[in-house]
Parts: sequence; structure tokens; C-alpha cells
Amino acid sequence: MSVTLKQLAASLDLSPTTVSRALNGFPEVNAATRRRVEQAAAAANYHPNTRAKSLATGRAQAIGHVIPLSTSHEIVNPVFADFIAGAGEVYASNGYEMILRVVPDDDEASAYSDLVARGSVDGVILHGPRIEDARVALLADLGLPFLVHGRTSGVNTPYSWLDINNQRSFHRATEFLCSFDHRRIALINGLEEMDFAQRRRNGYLEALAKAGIEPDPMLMRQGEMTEPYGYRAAQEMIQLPEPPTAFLASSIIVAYGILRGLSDLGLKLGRDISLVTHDDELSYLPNDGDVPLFTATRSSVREAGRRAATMLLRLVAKPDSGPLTELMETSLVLGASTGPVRR
Amino acid sequence: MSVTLKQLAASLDLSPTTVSRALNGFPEVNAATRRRVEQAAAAANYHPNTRAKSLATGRAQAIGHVIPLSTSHEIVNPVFADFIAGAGEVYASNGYEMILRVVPDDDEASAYSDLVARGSVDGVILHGPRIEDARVALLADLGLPFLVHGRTSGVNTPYSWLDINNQRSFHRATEFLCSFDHRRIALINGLEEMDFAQRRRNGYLEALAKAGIEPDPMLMRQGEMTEPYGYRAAQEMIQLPEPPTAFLASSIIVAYGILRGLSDLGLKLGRDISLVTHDDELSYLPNDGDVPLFTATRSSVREAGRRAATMLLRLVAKPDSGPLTELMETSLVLGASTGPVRR
DNA sequence: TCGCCTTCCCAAAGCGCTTTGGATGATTAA
DNA sequence: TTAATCATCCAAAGCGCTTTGGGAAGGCGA
Repeated sequence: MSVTLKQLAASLDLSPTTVSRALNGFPEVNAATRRRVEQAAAAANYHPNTRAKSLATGRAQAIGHVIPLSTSHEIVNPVFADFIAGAGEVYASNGYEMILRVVPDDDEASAYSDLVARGSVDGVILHGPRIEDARVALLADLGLPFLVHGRTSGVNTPYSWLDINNQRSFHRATEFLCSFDHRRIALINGLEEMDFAQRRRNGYLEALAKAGIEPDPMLMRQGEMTEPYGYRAAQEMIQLPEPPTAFLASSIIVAYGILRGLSDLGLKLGRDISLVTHDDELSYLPNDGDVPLFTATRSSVREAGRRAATMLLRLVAKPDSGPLTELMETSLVLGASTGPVRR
Repeated sequence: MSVTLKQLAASLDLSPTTVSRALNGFPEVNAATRRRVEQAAAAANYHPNTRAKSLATGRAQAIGHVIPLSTSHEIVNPVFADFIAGAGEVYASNGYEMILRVVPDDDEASAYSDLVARGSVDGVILHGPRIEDARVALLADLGLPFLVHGRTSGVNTPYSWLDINNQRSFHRATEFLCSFDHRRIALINGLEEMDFAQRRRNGYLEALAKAGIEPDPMLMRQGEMTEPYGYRAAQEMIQLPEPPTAFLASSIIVAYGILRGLSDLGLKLGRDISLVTHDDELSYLPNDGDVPLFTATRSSVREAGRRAATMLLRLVAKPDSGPLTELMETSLVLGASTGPVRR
């Protein structure tokens, strides 16, 4: 099937040792010999067997991603695909494999310890952190390098993470709406237990407080970020005795739902009502052009994937390089969905 | 770090051989001994090292998915996440690992041969087949079991695939629109070179021919299936001297774009104009409820992932079980987006 | 000339597992 | 009673690689 090191060595009249060293850039091999080996390897399309190599070195050369699939709310996070694409680029160019494991979410803990016990990965990325997420302590216990995409509040264990500045993002967005004299601003957020949702809400509340606006529970909602969720939220809130004059959405998918909900009622975004959404720059829902459809807090989740992977690889190379953290700022992009309050 | 077979054997005063056999269900081990071993293994959280195991057995216990990332049109296929989720479930419950490799699309060929040479996978799933896709022959040459998600026209090599009946689907959808007296039906399709797009177009043309309608090139469009693509297509076509009275969309994301495009012009789906879309049942864009938003040809891509994975595993177990094929029919689901022609 | 570095290569052990080919008693058939 | 058969176990080789610990030439200074 495929060439082995031994075969390659035999065909060159060299020992496996020398061939191995030649290909791995060790100094104790003659330059001419090295060239000869490299050429023969290329000609024979030789690639070292990953499993043998990592058995010998003790490094798996692979990073794991565990995707918990809740049995109750079976949503595959749409942000996930773009994040993975970004991370994958980095893994590929560094010779790492990406291992994905889809598990029922009550099995997630055992998935990690299984991954460690089997020695399948050198590190993992933790997705979708909740508030006080127990997985962080679990991973720390396992001694496996890991990086959280997002953060988790109320956890003492130090850990590495990459996050966007959710609080500031939504603070700014709210402030921006306030500057247009909006005082009834609805927040259509993600699931309550998600850490990012809480941070966004904090930013929102903070800005309201600063503007002297009393938050109205009727205008705050959390749930799985689907299109119909946005649609229903918009339609229901607009029927309130005191409807909102602006919406703040946690995902562009929800924003599309809100847009449709309002438009079905004959309301036009930017004129009759305002909307700011977070925009992860999902590739199939681009919100760009001269004047984007939505005013948005924008941050590329693809880029986040790239950076997260880079950080994790650094962590794998030097496990004691301490917790690595990065907070990405978002940009507030002006689109067509915002304007002054209509009276 | 983690327990090895040798350690486990030593702690039990048994040989590695016996422990291995006990855990792998071989008959030549005493029932009492087996129980003892199993208990000790569970207590010690023993899991065999994957790499060592697969080195010894020659099977990788892993399936590869290669995700080509075109440098020109950088769209991460939104359908992909749900397909992966379905396939992942099956891999996990069969003890297989899922390996994802993100590669620039001009490197895709070498990605496969690399995967084979390194012995990292026992099989691969081929995504996004084009018309006359060269990758099929390539994979057949490599001798690696593989399964195509979709099909490819004009390829002689026999191969295994799982596809939905795209042609029939769009035939039925077109026929359905014709039955409402629509005669100007626009097709907003995926990228021309994709095999599924061609099949859908064939179904569409076939039905038009049967209804005695001359296809109008002005009403046929292909492109990357984003929301703005649908929006633009709708807006432009509606301005034609002879605008369409119905749309046929290849993706629910495009359908949302069309919906928005029409609604911006004050047109209401189902009343002023009709729309049928293909619906992959993406979890964050559910098109269900009593009366779904869109009339659609529906087929769960998550389920497709499950079935594809199951088929591939069967193929890996028995490589000569011949090419396996499965054609999934879609259901035509009546929603609120269709109605008779408005005059 | 001798001894000591370098330079360049190799044999062999080992990573953690499976698997082949026995070995050892105990059990059974004749 | 003896040989053949079972039921259980084990030693050792091997999967394809890396890495430790030399070892043989050749070059150098004295």
C-alpha cells in the first residue's frame, strides 16, 4: 500500500535511523545524503505513518473539538462551521489533525477523559461555555492543554481563552441606540445559561443604567437563536402596550427573523424601527456592501477560529506558558437598520 | 498519565495477552478472569491507546472528511455542519473518530493521498461533488473506501454514493407550480458546476417541457447560495418586462433572500407570488409548524449524514461489498409561500 | 607518529497494543 | 491407565516510527 521508512531505507542502502534523521532535520547527517533521502522520499510519495510516529514521540499531533448535541434543543450551532474552518486552516498548515467528536451532551465529560486516556489528542477547544461551566475544572484536572472559545464566569481555575468583548459590544450598541433617543430597546438574546448571553445582557443593562433608563423585563428575551425565534419575538413585542422602538439581536439569524416579523407588520427597519445585531460574519449571510443591511457589532468568527487554534498550538508546545488569553474587540458597523426614533 | 495495558496486567498478575483478550471478547479466557479484568479496567478508567491499537491492527478507526476551502469563493457550506453532526453521531457510537481536514481546494488531491500514505483514516466522505468530478477517480485509484455525498455525472468509475433525488424533487416542485397555472417560473440555483445544481435544473426543465413551457434563460440563475444572492435575484427578475410569477430556490437561505427581496417591493409570498425552496432542515432555520413559511422539497441533511456514515462504515468493514448507493426521496411540503397566479 | 575530536552512520530498544505459537494442567475418551 | 483433548494462560514478535548509545573513518594538533 504505502511505503514505510524501512523500505525507503533499504532502497537507499541506509539505516532507518539515518533516513528518519535526514527527514526530520537532524544535524548529524551529511548534506548530500540528506538530499538523496529527500528526493527518494518525494519520489516514493513517502509520508510517515501518523500513528507510528505519534506512538514513538508520545504526541498525537491532533487537536480535538467536542461538539455536544443536546437531546432537548438539537441545534447545531451555525457559528461552528465557520469557526472550524478558521481553526482547520491553522491545524493543517502546522501538521496537526483536527478530530471532531459529536456526543450527547450528558456524555461530554466522559468524552474528554476518553480522549485523554486513548491519547488521541494533544489539546482540545471547548465550545459554547456556560456560566460557571464545570467543564473547565474537568479539563484542568485532566491535565490536557485546552482553550475556551468564549469565557465562563464564576470559575476559579485559571484557564486559557479567546473571546470577543461581548459586554462592551452590547454596551456600545445600546449606547448608540440611546443616542438616537431610543428608550425602549428590546434585547433578543441567546440562551440564558450561555456565558456570552449574560455578558451581552450586562453590557446592555449597564448602558441603559448610564442613560437613566429602567430596564423592562418585557423587552428582554433569551432562547435558541433560530430565525423563527427572532420572528416571534418581534411580532409579540410590537403588540405590547408600550412596544420597543429598537431591537438588539444576538445573532444575524435572529436579526433576519426580526426583520421578517416587522416587515410582515408593514414596518421598515431604519425608518419605523431600529435594529442592531451581532454579526459573526458567517460566510453565507454576509452583511457587507456599501451600506450593510444591518447595523452590527461585527467580529469574524472565522478569524477567531484561526487565532484560537494558534493559541492552543502554542499552549501545546509549551504547556507552562501560563494561561493565554485574548479579548477581541468588535467593530460597530453602521448599516441601514438604524435611525432616530419615529414619533 | 493514563494507564497502559501492561500496568493493568501487572496489577492483576496476568499477562498483557490475557488482559487484551479478556477486554476484546476472545473466547479463550475464563469467565471469572474476564470479569475481574473488566472490573479492574473500569476502575482504572483504562482505555486502550488508539494509536497503539491501530498500529497493531492496521486499522485507523477513523473516517476523514476533507473540506476544500476555495480561495475565490470562500463560502463554508452551511449544510455541512448538520451533515457532520449526523455522521458524527454514527461514528461515535461505532467507536470511530472523525477527522476533518480543511484544505485550499487546489491541494485537495494531495490531501487524500497524504491521508492514505499516513494511514490516518480507513475511509473518507467526499463532499460537494461537481459535474465530472475528478476526485472520484483519484480516490478509486488510492484504493481507499469512500462514499460521495451526492453524485457526479459523466464519471465511469463505479463508486458508492448517497444522494437525494434532486431531479425528481425539482420536477415535482415545478409541476406543482404549473398546476397553479404558473408559466413563468424562475430557478435560483446553486453553482453551475455542482452536480446537484445540474440535476435540479434538469428536473425543472423536464417539467417545463412536459407542460409545454419554453424555458427562459432570463429566469435561470446560478451562484453561491447566500442570502443576498437570493435577494438580488428576486429584485432583478421582478423588474423584468415579463417578470416571473413563481420562484424555485435551491436553498432555504436563498429563499429567505428572495422573501426579503419581494417583501421590500411590497409583494407577499403566497398571495402575489409563489416560492418553492429546497429545505435541508437546517436546525437554526426550521421551516415547520402547522403551516411552514415555505412550501418546500424537504429532506434532512442530518439524516443524510447518519446514513452516509453508516454506509461508509459498512464499506470499510467489507471493502468488496460492491458500490453501495442510496437515493433518498424528498417530500413536498405545502407551506404558505405558494398559491395560484395573481392576475 | 599518536591520540583526540568531529563527522556520519548504524544497531537496538522502546512506544502500547495485537496476535501467533506454544505451554501447562485438568479433563475426557478408550 | 494412557493418550488425546480442552480450557486457560503466557512469551515473544511485530506494527512503523523515534531515539539512545555507540562506532568507524577521517582530520587535526603536537
